[in-house]
Amino acid sequence: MFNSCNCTKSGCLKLYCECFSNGRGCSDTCKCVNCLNKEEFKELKDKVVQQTLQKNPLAFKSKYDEIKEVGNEKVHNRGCNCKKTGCTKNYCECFNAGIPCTALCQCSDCHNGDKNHIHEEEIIKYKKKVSRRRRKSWTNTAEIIQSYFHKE
DNA sequence: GAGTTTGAAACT
DNA sequence: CAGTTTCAAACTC
Repeated sequence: MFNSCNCTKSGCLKLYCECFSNGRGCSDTCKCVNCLNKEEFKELKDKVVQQTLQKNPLAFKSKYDEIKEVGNEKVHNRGCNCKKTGCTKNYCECFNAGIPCTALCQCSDCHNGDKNHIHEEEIIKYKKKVSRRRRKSWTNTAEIIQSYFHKE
């Protein structure tokens, strides 16, 4: 069961695109516009994938990996930041995945309960492993795409 | 289906 | 780092 996307502005080369985010190319079930997430643009895609990985080495790994260190619990490995929904709607990645929020989350008024189910110290320890790398001077994705089409 | 809301991802 | 913008999905009507 593959989900498809409806991207219009990202060229399907940003993590906004579910296909790209899942490490897949877009298919004919997608309704995306100006899609660059296809085999014919593989060269470009590889560059963007590499840049995306530089920013976040876990970008294409499951966000819902089991964390062995905290007892085989499924955990959203980055946590959500919901402010308005109390983590009770599918806008919340944790709720959407059927996973309780944890201490990794920065959500307010969370109703996606059980933050204490997993020991907070254990989660915090894990957080260091999943936190983003320090930003250096990344080339913007837009610039990578641009230079691909203006290569000289 | 069109318009709104939401928060991840991108960016500054 | 915090704040802001962009984006496509979730949602509402």
